[in-house]
Formats: sequence, C-alpha cells, structure tokens
Amino acid sequence: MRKGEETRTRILDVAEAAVLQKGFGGTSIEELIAETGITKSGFFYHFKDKNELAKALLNRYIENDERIYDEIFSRARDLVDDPLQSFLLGLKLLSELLSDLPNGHPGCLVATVCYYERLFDREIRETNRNAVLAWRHRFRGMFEEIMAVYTPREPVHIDQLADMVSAVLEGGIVLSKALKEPNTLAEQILMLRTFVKLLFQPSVEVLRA
Amino acid sequence: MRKGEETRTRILDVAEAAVLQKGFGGTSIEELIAETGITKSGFFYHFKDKNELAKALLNRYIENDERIYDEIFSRARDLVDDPLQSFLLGLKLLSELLSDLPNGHPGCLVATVCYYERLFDREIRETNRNAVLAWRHRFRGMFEEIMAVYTPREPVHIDQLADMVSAVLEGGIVLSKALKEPNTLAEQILMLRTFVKLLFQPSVEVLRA
DNA sequence: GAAAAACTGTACCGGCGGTACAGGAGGGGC
DNA sequence: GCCCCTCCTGTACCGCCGGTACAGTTTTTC
Repeated sequence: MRKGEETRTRILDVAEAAVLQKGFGGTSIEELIAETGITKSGFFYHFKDKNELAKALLNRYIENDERIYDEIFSRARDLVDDPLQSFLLGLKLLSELLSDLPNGHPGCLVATVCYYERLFDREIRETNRNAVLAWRHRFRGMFEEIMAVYTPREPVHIDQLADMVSAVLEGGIVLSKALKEPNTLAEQILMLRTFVKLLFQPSVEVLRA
Repeated sequence: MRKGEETRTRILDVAEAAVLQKGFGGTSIEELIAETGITKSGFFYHFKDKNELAKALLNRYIENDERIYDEIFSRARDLVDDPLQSFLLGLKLLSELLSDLPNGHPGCLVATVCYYERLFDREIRETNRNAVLAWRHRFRGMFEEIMAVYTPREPVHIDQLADMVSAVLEGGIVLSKALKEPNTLAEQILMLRTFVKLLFQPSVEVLRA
C-alpha cells in the first residue's frame, strides 16, 4: 500500500518531465521504466495503459497547479486588504516564483493535452477543459471582488478578463520555451499586472479633481 | 517538377492537420500516406525522415503566418494614418479573421514544436526561436511608431509589450482548444486591444484639461 | 506467519519508423 | 524515336515500442 504509492509517484515524476519535453507521443514506456528502474510488468501493474498514465499525470498536475495558486493568492489576500492591491500583489508574487525557477517553467500539461486532443479519450479532454474553467472561475472571483470597489476604465467582460490571466500564463510559457528565455514568462505576468492596474486604478487626473 | 510539388504540398497539408491534432509523436507516417493516397516509398522520396517533414512543415507554417500578419497590418496601415489607431484596427481585423474560422484556430505549430523540443534537432529549434523573435521584431516596430507619437501611461519595456501580442495569441489558442470555444481566441485579442488602447490613449480627463 | 500488495521474467503480437533497392510510368529535350 | 530525369510503386526486411498474458517471486502489512 505505502510502497506502491511511492513507486507510482516516481513513475509520474519521470513521466511528467519526459512528457513536457517530448510530448505524450514522443515519450516511450520503455524509457520511463529504464529511468525509474522498474520492469515493464511493474509499470503495467500501476497503469493499465498509456491513457491511464496520462489521466493520472494530468490530474496530479492540475491539483498541484491549483494548490500553488491557492497559496499565492491567499497569501496576497492576507498581506493586503484592498482586493485590487491584493490581486496585483498576487501577480507580483507569481512572477517572482516563476522567475526563481532555475531552468524556466517546465511547461504546462494542460497545453500539452490540448495539442494532443485526438490521442486521448473524452474523459481526459473533459478534465482538461474543466481545469481551464476552474482557472476562469478562480480569477473571475477575484475580479468580481475588485469590481465591487473599482470601476473599469474600459468596458470588459469579466470572464474574458479572467481568461486573460490564463492566456498570458499559457502564452508566456510557450514564448519562454520557444525562446529559451526563462524570464519572458515572469515579464509577461508583470505586463498583465500593468494592464490590470491601468484598467482599475483611478487615474492621477481623477485623483486631482 | 510540377507534379512533385503538388504531391509534396498534399502531404504537408495532411501532415499539418494531423500534427496539430495529435502532435508529431502521435502522427504516424503510415496514416499520412494512407490519407494522401501515396505509398511509403513515395513519401520517403519527398522527405528523407520525419525530422525533415517537421522542418518543411514548420517553415511553411511560419511563412504563411508571416504573410497573414503582413496582409492584415499593412491593410490597417492603408486605412488609418495614426499608428496607434492603425494597430488597434489591425488587432480588430485579426480578431475578426480568427472568429471567422469555422472550427476555431487549428493550433500553432510553433507551440507544438516548443512542447516537443527534445524530439527535434537544433536546426528546428533554432527556426522556431527565430519565428518568435520575428514576431517580437514585427510588433516592436509597430510600438516604436506608436511611441513616437504617444507616451504610455505606465512605464513598459517595448520588447515585453511586443511579446505580449504573441503571448496572448498563443495563450488564446491554447484556451480555445482546451475549452472547445473557438471565440475565446478572438476575445483575447480584443482584450489585448483594450490594454493597448488604455496604455496609449490620452485619458478623457487629460483631454478635458 | 498468512494474506495481500508489489512487483519480476518470459514470451509473444502487431504497428510503426526507417532502410534498401529494383523497377516502372510519363514527360521534355535532342 | 530514344534518352534521361522526375516521380513515383512494390517488396522485403530490421528493430523499437505499446500492449497482452500469465506464472512466479519478493516485500509489506496486519
């Protein structure tokens, strides 16, 4: 019971790194068992096929992802009262966390899955979709709190605004990986921060009035 | 000579659609030749291996991509004189073009390649990197023209601002695909447009003064 | 110490990427 | 009318990989 979990985790660790570098189709089971130091039979004891591995990988990734956002934004919430300032601080903390990653962001499994849709069953695609909807829900909640206090200087749809956070994150990851510039992702988060600031912060002129 | 080009193009067409749906690793040569109606020998006459296919695919994709941006933004340039208004119009045209795609954006090969890095040789990764740098260069040029006339309301690095266009595009594609909501991409472009507008347009308050 | 969990070993299948090589159809130039 | 070049087809083969099957063994847990 306990030992099994550990091996399973080790397989998932190796698999996650491999999949983010080579995609699902480019990652062979043989290579995973070689690196994990397990036999093929051992692998199939834990996962009945590659699809099941993908499912476990994606679920674990999403859980971890959610946990990180929970931590960052609840910490920002604790430090600052105002919802706008708290969100801006959260983005700052996020960008710092991302720029502290030594080799850059390893890649997002949700993006990997969406570029592999036809290879997986409906359950995985549904899980993936729900992960993006959860991001939307999370950021939407934050923008609702902000909009209860501030009025945006331009009309925006709140869901689209929430999605923009996810979009800049995903896009930033792609750029960072393609450019081999780890910092690009953190910089993009800060660009997004500038946008949110501009959108909600009363202008100097208004304050003067 | 003529016939060969045609077959080659047909292979690339089939391969591009397949790769964007299943990734490189998930796309088999056998399936490509089945759909193209060609034999395996015929395929290898045109491309000596999968890596060469990837190279041709990526180069063609990038060229086409550049062509589309050229058309859209030069058209916007013709219609409007002011560099800011011209860029905003370009984003509008781009979002319209994207929302007119019946099945949504099929996916970006540059993103696919960056999630497959370890599978390809250095040449392909370099090509991919240069494609992203070309986007940066393109949008940087536009923002330079804008900044010659307008002053941003918040301090921004011009390269990061240029990268944000690419980031929102790439991120929007990921979200659109994952959510199965074709419109999300177009909406994100318009969100970016709102940002650029806010960043450069003199506020109402200033105009009143 | 027994039962259950967590594996190992072996043998096998079919699909796929890739190689090799021989040969043929069709068109353009001489 | 012949030749050569491009553009393929056909056949045979290799080794890797995903996956199956299943019997046997070690390790953990209670």
